[in-house]
Amino acid sequence: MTISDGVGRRPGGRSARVRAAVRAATLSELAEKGYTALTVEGVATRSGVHKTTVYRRWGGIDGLIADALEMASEEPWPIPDTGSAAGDLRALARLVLTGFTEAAEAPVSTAFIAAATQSPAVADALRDFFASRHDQAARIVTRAVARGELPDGTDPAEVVRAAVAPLYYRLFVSREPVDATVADRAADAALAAARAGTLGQVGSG
Amino acid sequence: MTISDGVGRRPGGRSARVRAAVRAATLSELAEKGYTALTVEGVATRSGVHKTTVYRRWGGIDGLIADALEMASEEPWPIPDTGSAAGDLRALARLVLTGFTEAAEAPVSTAFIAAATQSPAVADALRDFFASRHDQAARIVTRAVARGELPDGTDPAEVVRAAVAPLYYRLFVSREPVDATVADRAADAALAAARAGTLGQVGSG
DNA sequence: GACTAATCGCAACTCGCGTTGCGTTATGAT
DNA sequence: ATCATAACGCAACGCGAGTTGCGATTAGTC
Repeated sequence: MTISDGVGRRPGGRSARVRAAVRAATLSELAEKGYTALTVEGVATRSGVHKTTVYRRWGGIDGLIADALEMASEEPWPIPDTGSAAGDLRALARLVLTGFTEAAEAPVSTAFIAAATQSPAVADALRDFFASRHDQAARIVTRAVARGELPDGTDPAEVVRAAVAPLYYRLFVSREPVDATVADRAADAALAAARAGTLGQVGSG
Repeated sequence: MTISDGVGRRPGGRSARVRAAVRAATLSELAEKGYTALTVEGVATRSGVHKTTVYRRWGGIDGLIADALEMASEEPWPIPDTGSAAGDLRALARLVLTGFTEAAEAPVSTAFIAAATQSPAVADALRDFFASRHDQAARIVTRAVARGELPDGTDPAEVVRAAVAPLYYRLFVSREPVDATVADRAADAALAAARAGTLGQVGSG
Protein backbone atom coordinates (compact mmCIF):
# COMPACT_ATOMS: atom_id res chain seq x y z
CA MET A 1 0.00 0.00 0.00
CA THR A 2 2.70 2.49 -0.91
CA ILE A 3 1.16 5.60 -2.32
CA SER A 4 3.10 6.62 -5.41
CA ASP A 5 5.52 9.10 -3.97
CA GLY A 6 6.36 11.26 -6.92
CA VAL A 7 7.25 8.19 -8.96
CA GLY A 8 3.71 7.98 -10.26
CA ARG A 9 2.82 8.79 -13.76
CA ARG A 10 1.57 12.17 -12.73
CA PRO A 11 3.49 13.73 -9.87
CA GLY A 12 2.18 17.14 -10.85
CA GLY A 13 0.42 19.85 -8.95
CA ARG A 14 -3.07 18.59 -8.34
CA SER A 15 -2.16 15.07 -7.33
CA ALA A 16 0.43 16.36 -4.91
CA ARG A 17 -2.04 18.85 -3.43
CA VAL A 18 -4.62 16.13 -3.02
CA ARG A 19 -2.18 13.83 -1.26
CA ALA A 20 -0.99 16.54 1.10
CA ALA A 21 -4.53 17.57 1.93
CA VAL A 22 -5.62 14.01 2.60
CA ARG A 23 -2.56 13.22 4.70
CA ALA A 24 -3.09 16.30 6.83
CA ALA A 25 -6.79 15.58 7.18
CA THR A 26 -6.06 12.00 8.26
CA LEU A 27 -3.79 13.14 11.06
CA SER A 28 -6.23 15.82 12.17
CA GLU A 29 -9.19 13.50 12.19
CA LEU A 30 -7.16 10.89 14.01
CA ALA A 31 -6.05 13.36 16.66
CA GLU A 32 -9.58 14.65 17.21
CA LYS A 33 -11.82 11.64 16.90
CA GLY A 34 -9.48 8.70 17.37
CA TYR A 35 -9.04 5.53 15.40
CA THR A 36 -12.39 3.88 15.97
CA ALA A 37 -14.22 6.99 14.80
CA LEU A 38 -11.93 7.52 11.83
CA THR A 39 -13.91 7.32 8.61
CA VAL A 40 -13.03 7.77 4.97
CA GLU A 41 -15.88 10.19 4.50
CA GLY A 42 -14.65 12.28 7.40
CA VAL A 43 -11.16 12.52 5.94
CA ALA A 44 -12.60 13.24 2.51
CA THR A 45 -14.85 16.01 3.71
CA ARG A 46 -12.15 17.58 5.83
CA SER A 47 -9.59 17.50 3.07
CA GLY A 48 -11.99 18.81 0.45
CA VAL A 49 -11.26 15.75 -1.66
CA HIS A 50 -14.08 13.55 -2.83
CA LYS A 51 -14.72 10.25 -1.10
CA THR A 52 -14.30 8.25 -4.29
CA THR A 53 -10.84 9.67 -4.86
CA VAL A 54 -9.69 8.62 -1.42
CA TYR A 55 -10.99 5.10 -1.91
CA ARG A 56 -9.32 4.86 -5.30
CA ARG A 57 -5.89 6.09 -4.23
CA TRP A 58 -5.66 4.83 -0.66
CA GLY A 59 -8.01 1.89 -0.79
CA GLY A 60 -9.65 2.71 2.53
CA ILE A 61 -8.87 3.46 6.16
CA ASP A 62 -5.96 1.03 6.23
CA GLY A 63 -4.28 2.73 3.33
CA LEU A 64 -4.68 6.13 4.90
CA ILE A 65 -3.04 5.00 8.10
CA ALA A 66 -0.29 3.10 6.33
CA ASP A 67 0.48 6.22 4.34
CA ALA A 68 0.56 8.39 7.44
CA LEU A 69 2.85 5.83 9.05
CA GLU A 70 5.26 5.86 6.14
CA MET A 71 5.33 9.61 6.42
CA ALA A 72 6.10 9.34 10.12
CA SER A 73 8.89 6.84 9.45
CA GLU A 74 10.84 9.47 7.59
CA GLU A 75 10.84 11.94 10.43
CA PRO A 76 13.96 11.70 12.58
CA TRP A 77 13.70 10.69 16.20
CA PRO A 78 15.42 13.05 18.67
CA ILE A 79 17.69 10.46 20.24
CA PRO A 80 18.83 11.64 23.68
CA ASP A 81 22.50 12.09 24.50
CA THR A 82 22.90 12.64 28.22
CA GLY A 83 26.39 11.26 28.57
CA SER A 84 25.52 7.95 30.17
CA ALA A 85 23.71 4.84 29.04
CA ALA A 86 21.38 5.00 32.02
CA GLY A 87 20.40 8.58 31.25
CA ASP A 88 19.97 7.92 27.55
CA LEU A 89 17.81 4.84 28.03
CA ARG A 90 15.65 6.54 30.60
CA ALA A 91 15.16 9.51 28.33
CA LEU A 92 14.34 7.18 25.46
CA ALA A 93 11.74 5.32 27.48
CA ARG A 94 10.20 8.61 28.55
CA LEU A 95 10.09 9.66 24.93
CA VAL A 96 8.00 6.62 24.19
CA LEU A 97 5.87 7.29 27.23
CA THR A 98 4.98 10.82 26.21
CA GLY A 99 4.30 9.67 22.67
CA PHE A 100 1.46 7.54 23.98
CA THR A 101 0.19 9.74 26.80
CA GLU A 102 0.41 13.30 25.48
CA ALA A 103 -3.01 14.36 24.31
CA ALA A 104 -1.66 15.65 21.02
CA GLU A 105 0.20 12.57 19.78
CA ALA A 106 -1.35 9.73 21.72
CA PRO A 107 -4.40 9.15 19.52
CA VAL A 108 -2.24 8.97 16.41
CA SER A 109 0.42 6.72 17.92
CA THR A 110 -2.22 4.44 19.39
CA ALA A 111 -4.03 4.26 16.08
CA PHE A 112 -0.91 2.95 14.38
CA ILE A 113 -0.67 0.04 16.78
CA ALA A 114 -4.38 -0.66 16.70
CA ALA A 115 -4.68 -0.53 12.91
CA ALA A 116 -1.76 -2.91 12.50
CA THR A 117 -3.67 -5.60 14.37
CA GLN A 118 -6.28 -5.56 11.63
CA SER A 119 -4.47 -4.70 8.45
CA PRO A 120 -1.41 -6.46 7.01
CA ALA A 121 -0.57 -3.32 5.07
CA VAL A 122 -0.40 -1.25 8.22
CA ALA A 123 1.50 -4.04 9.96
CA ASP A 124 4.15 -3.91 7.25
CA ALA A 125 4.39 -0.15 7.54
CA LEU A 126 4.69 -0.47 11.29
CA ARG A 127 7.51 -2.97 10.91
CA ASP A 128 9.42 -0.51 8.79
CA PHE A 129 8.67 2.28 11.21
CA PHE A 130 10.11 0.44 14.18
CA ALA A 131 13.07 -0.83 12.21
CA SER A 132 13.88 2.80 11.59
CA ARG A 133 13.41 3.64 15.25
CA HIS A 134 15.66 0.80 16.34
CA ASP A 135 18.32 1.90 13.91
CA GLN A 136 18.25 5.44 15.17
CA ALA A 137 18.28 4.51 18.84
CA ALA A 138 21.11 2.05 18.33
CA ARG A 139 23.63 4.84 18.69
CA ILE A 140 22.81 5.05 22.38
CA VAL A 141 24.13 1.53 22.82
CA THR A 142 27.10 1.80 20.49
CA ARG A 143 28.19 4.90 22.39
CA ALA A 144 27.82 3.05 25.68
CA VAL A 145 29.88 0.15 24.37
CA ALA A 146 32.55 2.57 23.19
CA ARG A 147 32.61 4.13 26.67
CA GLY A 148 33.00 0.71 28.21
CA GLU A 149 29.63 0.91 29.96
CA LEU A 150 28.37 -2.18 28.16
CA PRO A 151 30.17 -5.33 27.02
CA ASP A 152 31.41 -5.77 23.48
CA GLY A 153 29.01 -7.67 21.27
CA THR A 154 25.94 -6.15 22.87
CA ASP A 155 23.07 -6.06 20.40
CA PRO A 156 21.98 -2.41 20.20
CA ALA A 157 18.45 -3.04 18.94
CA GLU A 158 17.91 -5.67 21.61
CA VAL A 159 18.74 -3.23 24.37
CA VAL A 160 16.35 -0.70 22.88
CA ARG A 161 13.60 -3.29 22.67
CA ALA A 162 14.12 -4.30 26.29
CA ALA A 163 13.99 -0.67 27.39
CA VAL A 164 10.67 0.13 25.75
CA ALA A 165 8.88 -3.23 25.61
CA PRO A 166 7.48 -3.07 29.15
CA LEU A 167 5.82 0.23 28.32
CA TYR A 168 4.09 -1.16 25.26
CA TYR A 169 3.21 -4.27 27.20
CA ARG A 170 1.34 -2.25 29.79
CA LEU A 171 -0.22 0.04 27.24
CA PHE A 172 -1.58 -2.53 24.82
CA VAL A 173 -1.44 -5.93 26.48
CA SER A 174 -1.87 -5.95 30.24
CA ARG A 175 -3.64 -2.57 30.08
CA GLU A 176 -1.96 -1.26 33.20
CA PRO A 177 -1.22 2.41 33.88
CA VAL A 178 2.14 3.82 32.83
CA ASP A 179 4.14 6.70 34.20
CA ALA A 180 7.69 7.98 34.41
CA THR A 181 8.51 5.50 37.15
CA VAL A 182 7.58 2.61 34.90
CA ALA A 183 9.66 4.08 32.10
CA ASP A 184 12.72 4.54 34.30
CA ARG A 185 12.45 1.07 35.69
CA ALA A 186 12.21 -0.49 32.26
CA ALA A 187 15.27 1.43 31.14
CA ASP A 188 17.20 0.42 34.24
CA ALA A 189 16.26 -3.22 33.80
CA ALA A 190 17.38 -3.17 30.18
CA LEU A 191 20.67 -1.68 31.22
CA ALA A 192 21.19 -4.29 33.92
CA ALA A 193 20.40 -7.09 31.49
CA ALA A 194 22.82 -5.66 28.96
CA ARG A 195 25.56 -5.29 31.57
CA ALA A 196 25.07 -8.94 32.48
CA GLY A 197 25.71 -9.83 28.86
CA THR A 198 22.27 -11.32 28.21
CA LEU A 199 21.59 -8.96 25.31
CA GLY A 200 24.52 -9.87 23.11
CA GLN A 201 24.43 -10.35 19.37
CA VAL A 202 22.99 -13.66 18.28
CA GLY A 203 25.80 -16.17 17.94
CA SER A 204 28.19 -14.24 20.12
CA GLY A 205 26.32 -14.05 23.36
CA MET B 1 -20.09 -6.02 29.65
CA THR B 2 -20.46 -8.85 32.11
CA ILE B 3 -23.01 -11.32 30.86
CA SER B 4 -25.32 -12.24 33.72
CA ASP B 5 -23.64 -15.30 35.09
CA GLY B 6 -26.48 -17.17 36.62
CA VAL B 7 -27.40 -14.12 38.66
CA GLY B 8 -29.93 -13.07 36.05
CA ARG B 9 -33.59 -13.26 36.68
CA ARG B 10 -33.83 -16.45 34.65
CA PRO B 11 -30.76 -18.62 34.95
CA GLY B 12 -32.79 -21.58 33.72
CA GLY B 13 -32.22 -24.13 31.02
CA ARG B 14 -32.66 -22.31 27.76
CA SER B 15 -30.70 -19.21 28.65
CA ALA B 16 -27.79 -21.31 29.83
CA ARG B 17 -27.89 -23.41 26.68
CA VAL B 18 -27.95 -20.29 24.54
CA ARG B 19 -24.96 -18.79 26.33
CA ALA B 20 -22.91 -21.97 26.06
CA ALA B 21 -23.75 -22.36 22.39
CA VAL B 22 -22.82 -18.76 21.60
CA ARG B 23 -19.60 -18.92 23.59
CA ALA B 24 -18.51 -22.08 21.81
CA ALA B 25 -19.47 -20.65 18.44
CA THR B 26 -17.49 -17.48 19.13
CA LEU B 27 -14.32 -19.42 19.85
CA SER B 28 -14.80 -21.68 16.83
CA GLU B 29 -15.45 -18.81 14.46
CA LEU B 30 -12.50 -16.94 15.89
CA ALA B 31 -10.20 -19.91 15.45
CA GLU B 32 -11.32 -20.51 11.87
CA LYS B 33 -11.85 -17.08 10.39
CA GLY B 34 -9.92 -14.79 12.72
CA TYR B 35 -10.88 -11.54 14.35
CA THR B 36 -11.33 -9.32 11.32
CA ALA B 37 -13.71 -11.82 9.74
CA LEU B 38 -15.62 -12.40 12.96
CA THR B 39 -19.22 -11.35 12.57
CA VAL B 40 -22.25 -11.52 14.81
CA GLU B 41 -24.28 -13.19 12.12
CA GLY B 42 -21.63 -15.86 11.74
CA VAL B 43 -21.65 -16.63 15.44
CA ALA B 44 -25.45 -16.57 15.48
CA THR B 45 -25.80 -18.96 12.56
CA ARG B 46 -23.16 -21.32 13.90
CA SER B 47 -24.65 -21.41 17.37
CA GLY B 48 -28.19 -21.82 16.11
CA VAL B 49 -29.19 -18.72 18.05
CA HIS B 50 -30.88 -15.87 16.32
CA LYS B 51 -28.90 -12.75 15.46
CA THR B 52 -31.19 -10.49 17.45
CA THR B 53 -30.67 -12.50 20.60
CA VAL B 54 -26.92 -12.18 20.36
CA TYR B 55 -27.13 -8.44 19.87
CA ARG B 56 -29.50 -8.11 22.81
CA ARG B 57 -27.47 -10.14 25.28
CA TRP B 58 -23.91 -9.43 24.18
CA GLY B 59 -24.31 -6.09 22.50
CA GLY B 60 -22.12 -6.97 19.54
CA ILE B 61 -18.71 -8.35 18.63
CA ASP B 62 -17.02 -6.60 21.54
CA GLY B 63 -19.33 -8.21 24.04
CA LEU B 64 -18.78 -11.64 22.56
CA ILE B 65 -15.03 -11.29 22.85
CA ALA B 66 -15.17 -9.77 26.32
CA ASP B 67 -17.30 -12.70 27.42
CA ALA B 68 -14.92 -15.23 25.91
CA LEU B 69 -12.06 -13.43 27.61
CA GLU B 70 -13.74 -13.57 31.00
CA MET B 71 -14.24 -17.26 30.45
CA ALA B 72 -10.55 -17.65 29.64
CA SER B 73 -9.54 -15.69 32.74
CA GLU B 74 -11.00 -18.38 34.93
CA GLU B 75 -8.95 -21.17 33.41
CA PRO B 76 -5.76 -21.85 35.34
CA TRP B 77 -2.38 -21.30 33.72
CA PRO B 78 0.00 -24.27 33.93
CA ILE B 79 2.84 -22.42 35.67
CA PRO B 80 6.12 -24.26 35.07
CA ASP B 81 8.18 -25.57 37.97
CA THR B 82 11.56 -26.68 36.71
CA GLY B 83 13.52 -26.11 39.89
CA SER B 84 15.31 -22.93 38.87
CA ALA B 85 14.23 -19.39 38.15
CA ALA B 86 15.97 -19.49 34.80
CA GLY B 87 14.16 -22.64 33.74
CA ASP B 88 10.81 -21.41 34.99
CA LEU B 89 11.04 -18.05 33.26
CA ARG B 90 12.16 -19.60 30.01
CA ALA B 91 9.32 -22.08 30.15
CA LEU B 92 6.90 -19.27 30.91
CA ALA B 93 8.08 -17.21 27.97
CA ARG B 94 7.77 -20.24 25.71
CA LEU B 95 4.26 -20.75 26.98
CA VAL B 96 3.40 -17.25 25.80
CA LEU B 97 5.19 -17.89 22.55
CA THR B 98 3.20 -20.99 21.68
CA GLY B 99 -0.01 -19.27 22.71
CA PHE B 100 0.51 -16.79 19.91
CA THR B 101 2.09 -19.03 17.29
CA GLU B 102 0.28 -22.35 17.57
CA ALA B 103 -2.35 -22.53 14.85
CA ALA B 104 -5.04 -23.62 17.27
CA GLU B 105 -4.80 -20.85 19.86
CA ALA B 106 -3.06 -18.03 18.04
CA PRO B 107 -6.13 -16.55 16.29
CA VAL B 108 -8.04 -16.42 19.56
CA SER B 109 -5.19 -14.97 21.61
CA THR B 110 -4.43 -12.44 18.93
CA ALA B 111 -8.07 -11.44 18.72
CA PHE B 112 -8.12 -10.58 22.41
CA ILE B 113 -5.28 -8.12 22.01
CA ALA B 114 -6.65 -6.67 18.81
CA ALA B 115 -10.19 -6.23 20.09
CA ALA B 116 -8.94 -4.48 23.20
CA THR B 117 -7.45 -1.72 21.07
CA GLN B 118 -10.92 -0.85 19.85
CA SER B 119 -13.27 -1.64 22.70
CA PRO B 120 -13.02 -0.36 26.27
CA ALA B 121 -15.09 -3.33 27.44
CA VAL B 122 -12.59 -5.79 25.99
CA ALA B 123 -9.73 -3.70 27.34
CA ASP B 124 -11.16 -4.01 30.84
CA ALA B 125 -11.60 -7.75 30.44
CA LEU B 126 -8.03 -7.99 29.18
CA ARG B 127 -6.76 -6.09 32.20
CA ASP B 128 -8.43 -8.59 34.48
CA PHE B 129 -7.11 -11.46 32.42
CA PHE B 130 -3.50 -10.38 32.72
CA ALA B 131 -3.88 -9.47 36.37
CA SER B 132 -4.85 -13.08 36.88
CA ARG B 133 -1.91 -14.28 34.81
CA HIS B 134 0.52 -12.13 36.74
CA ASP B 135 -0.86 -13.42 40.01
CA GLN B 136 -0.48 -17.01 38.96
CA ALA B 137 3.02 -16.61 37.57
CA ALA B 138 4.17 -14.72 40.64
CA ARG B 139 4.90 -18.00 42.40
CA ILE B 140 7.86 -18.52 40.09
CA VAL B 141 9.48 -15.44 41.55
CA THR B 142 8.47 -16.00 45.15
CA ARG B 143 9.98 -19.47 44.93
CA ALA B 144 13.17 -18.04 43.47
CA VAL B 145 13.38 -15.47 46.24
CA ALA B 146 12.86 -18.20 48.82
CA ARG B 147 15.68 -20.19 47.23
CA GLY B 148 17.92 -17.17 47.37
CA GLU B 149 18.15 -16.90 43.60
CA LEU B 150 16.68 -13.43 43.62
CA PRO B 151 17.01 -10.58 46.12
CA ASP B 152 14.39 -9.94 48.78
CA GLY B 153 11.89 -7.30 47.82
CA THR B 154 11.81 -8.36 44.18
CA ASP B 155 8.45 -7.53 42.62
CA PRO B 156 7.09 -10.83 41.24
CA ALA B 157 4.74 -9.33 38.67
CA GLU B 158 7.45 -7.03 37.43
CA VAL B 159 9.77 -9.94 36.69
CA VAL B 160 6.98 -11.69 34.83
CA ARG B 161 6.26 -8.58 32.80
CA ALA B 162 9.91 -8.20 31.88
CA ALA B 163 10.11 -11.84 30.83
CA VAL B 164 7.18 -11.71 28.43
CA ALA B 165 7.05 -8.07 27.33
CA PRO B 166 9.67 -8.42 24.56
CA LEU B 167 7.58 -11.16 22.98
CA TYR B 168 4.45 -9.06 22.90
CA TYR B 169 6.50 -6.12 21.70
CA ARG B 170 7.69 -8.03 18.67
CA LEU B 171 4.31 -9.60 18.04
CA PHE B 172 2.15 -6.49 18.16
CA VAL B 173 4.38 -3.47 18.04
CA SER B 174 7.60 -3.86 16.09
CA ARG B 175 6.09 -6.75 14.12
CA GLU B 176 9.28 -8.77 14.15
CA PRO B 177 9.42 -12.56 14.03
CA VAL B 178 9.50 -14.47 17.30
CA ASP B 179 10.90 -17.89 18.14
CA ALA B 180 12.20 -19.86 21.08
CA THR B 181 15.49 -17.99 21.00
CA VAL B 182 13.71 -14.71 21.48
CA ALA B 183 11.69 -16.18 24.33
CA ASP B 184 14.75 -17.55 26.11
CA ARG B 185 16.62 -14.31 25.73
CA ALA B 186 13.75 -12.30 27.16
CA ALA B 187 13.54 -14.64 30.13
CA ASP B 188 17.29 -14.47 30.71
CA ALA B 189 17.28 -10.69 30.52
CA ALA B 190 14.45 -10.48 33.03
CA LEU B 191 16.35 -12.74 35.36
CA ALA B 192 19.52 -10.67 35.05
CA ALA B 193 17.60 -7.48 35.71
CA ALA B 194 15.97 -9.02 38.76
CA ARG B 195 19.30 -10.28 40.08
CA ALA B 196 20.68 -6.77 39.74
CA GLY B 197 17.87 -5.55 41.95
CA THR B 198 16.24 -3.32 39.33
CA LEU B 199 12.89 -5.07 39.62
CA GLY B 200 12.22 -4.48 43.29
CA GLN B 201 8.93 -3.50 44.83
CA VAL B 202 8.07 0.15 44.40
CA GLY B 203 9.34 2.08 47.38
CA SER B 204 11.90 -0.50 48.39
CA GLY B 205 14.04 -0.70 45.28
C1' DG C 1 -1.62 26.28 -27.83
C1' DA C 2 -3.65 21.84 -29.08
C1' DC C 3 -3.81 16.91 -27.88
C1' DT C 4 -3.96 12.67 -25.00
C1' DA C 5 -4.47 10.35 -20.98
C1' DA C 6 -4.47 10.27 -16.15
C1' DT C 7 -6.89 11.86 -12.28
C1' DC C 8 -10.73 13.66 -9.97
C1' DG C 9 -15.85 14.92 -8.96
C1' DC C 10 -20.42 13.41 -8.95
C1' DA C 11 -24.61 10.71 -8.32
C1' DA C 12 -26.60 6.57 -7.85
C1' DC C 13 -26.29 2.06 -6.45
C1' DT C 14 -25.22 -2.36 -3.67
C1' DC C 15 -24.56 -4.73 0.46
C1' DG C 16 -24.33 -5.97 5.15
C1' DC C 17 -24.36 -4.44 10.04
C1' DG C 18 -27.25 -3.29 13.61
C1' DT C 19 -32.09 -1.95 15.18
C1' DT C 20 -37.07 -2.20 16.08
C1' DG C 21 -41.84 -3.99 16.86
C1' DC C 22 -44.33 -7.78 17.58
C1' DG C 23 -45.57 -12.55 18.02
C1' DT C 24 -44.02 -16.99 20.14
C1' DT C 25 -41.92 -20.01 23.43
C1' DA C 26 -40.09 -21.41 27.62
C1' DT C 27 -39.28 -20.49 32.59
C1' DG C 28 -40.40 -20.08 37.41
C1' DA C 29 -44.14 -19.48 40.76
C1' DT C 30 -48.75 -20.01 42.48
C1' DA D 1 -52.35 -27.24 35.89
C1' DT D 2 -52.46 -22.32 35.25
C1' DC D 3 -50.58 -17.87 34.81
C1' DA D 4 -47.41 -13.85 34.35
C1' DT D 5 -43.35 -12.58 32.24
C1' DA D 6 -38.66 -13.09 30.84
C1' DA D 7 -36.24 -14.55 26.92
C1' DC D 8 -36.14 -15.77 22.22
C1' DG D 9 -37.42 -15.94 17.04
C1' DC D 10 -38.81 -13.52 13.08
C1' DA D 11 -39.31 -10.15 9.42
C1' DA D 12 -38.67 -5.78 8.05
C1' DC D 13 -36.38 -1.61 8.23
C1' DG D 14 -32.73 2.28 8.63
C1' DC D 15 -28.29 3.60 7.87
C1' DG D 16 -23.64 4.11 6.40
C1' DA D 17 -19.53 2.09 4.26
C1' DG D 18 -17.72 0.99 -0.04
C1' DT D 19 -18.47 0.52 -5.36
C1' DT D 20 -19.42 1.76 -10.17
C1' DG D 21 -20.14 4.32 -14.56
C1' DC D 22 -19.66 8.53 -16.64
C1' DG D 23 -18.55 13.18 -17.40
C1' DA D 24 -15.35 17.06 -16.21
C1' DT D 25 -10.87 18.75 -15.17
C1' DT D 26 -6.02 18.92 -15.21
C1' DA D 27 -1.15 17.45 -16.05
C1' DG D 28 2.38 16.30 -19.28
C1' DT D 29 3.77 16.27 -24.38
C1' DC D 30 4.57 17.84 -29.05
